[in-house]
Amino acid sequence: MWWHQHNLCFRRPIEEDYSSTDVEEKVATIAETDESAESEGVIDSHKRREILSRRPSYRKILNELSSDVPGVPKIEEEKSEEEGTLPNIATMAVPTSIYQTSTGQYIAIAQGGTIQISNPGSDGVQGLQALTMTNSGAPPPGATIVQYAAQSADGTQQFFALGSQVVVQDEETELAPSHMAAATGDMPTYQIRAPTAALPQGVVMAASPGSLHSPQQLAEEATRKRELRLMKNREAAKECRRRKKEYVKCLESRVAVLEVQNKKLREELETLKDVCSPKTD
DNA sequence: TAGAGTATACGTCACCGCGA
DNA sequence: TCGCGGTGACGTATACTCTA
Repeated sequence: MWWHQHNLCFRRPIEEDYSSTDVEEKVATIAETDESAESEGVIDSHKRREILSRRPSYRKILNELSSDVPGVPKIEEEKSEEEGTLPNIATMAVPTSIYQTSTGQYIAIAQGGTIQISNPGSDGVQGLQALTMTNSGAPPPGATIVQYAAQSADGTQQFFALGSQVVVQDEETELAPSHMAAATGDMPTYQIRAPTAALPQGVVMAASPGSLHSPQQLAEEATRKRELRLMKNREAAKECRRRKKEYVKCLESRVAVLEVQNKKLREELETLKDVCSPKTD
């Protein structure tokens, strides 16, 4: 209920958005600031945009608040513990390589050997699945995920993805992502192969931008960049919402503190009035 | 109990500010 | 100047509650 009301608030005109959510308005009133002054009069869209752009992040606002008001916690630069435990891609060790299979799946390989696979589509990393590692033999046909063989016959690491594709640790770098080959000299490189084929049929995205030639490769690179941007923005939006909730919670707590202060000051004022005023009989 | 209404969360786009 | 992160706005999905 509460959050929905705020959602609605945020969809009001921008000059209201920034000064007149319930909590913010209350704080502004109690603290007797002039933050709501901008709501008066008609503000054109350009000015609205200017106002919008001037608004600092929740982290900045809250940290400023916390410096003003003891007891208001700061928003940590790092992710909170609960977020840190979430199995999303943002928690992976870096450097991380991301591959896309011919079936559209994304395979992320972290330096520590952590492997995560996400399904294609709008879900993005929501489809991330942890890799189950075993030392058993051949991959089952059409297996969802995945088996991991510590060493295959030729001494390379293999693990098997959807559609019976195989990701193979490779000594050669020609199919490795460019950033991996360039930046991590001692990191293993990988190929995505059909398990029985000699040629790496499954490889659809292993070339560096500099080596792209065909329009198809350029399109694939553009698609990959877009997916990466969307994935990052997805995570950023989650983090932003988390900070927003924290920010609003802190405003609420500040309201409570200021209300108590206000009450005490009023009581003190009444007491002083009683003391100072001459008694009339 | 089906449908409407509500609450909450998410993904995406557009835009802006900031730092390299 | 460019790339990236932060965030408002918007649309959508899902779960829950209420009511006829």
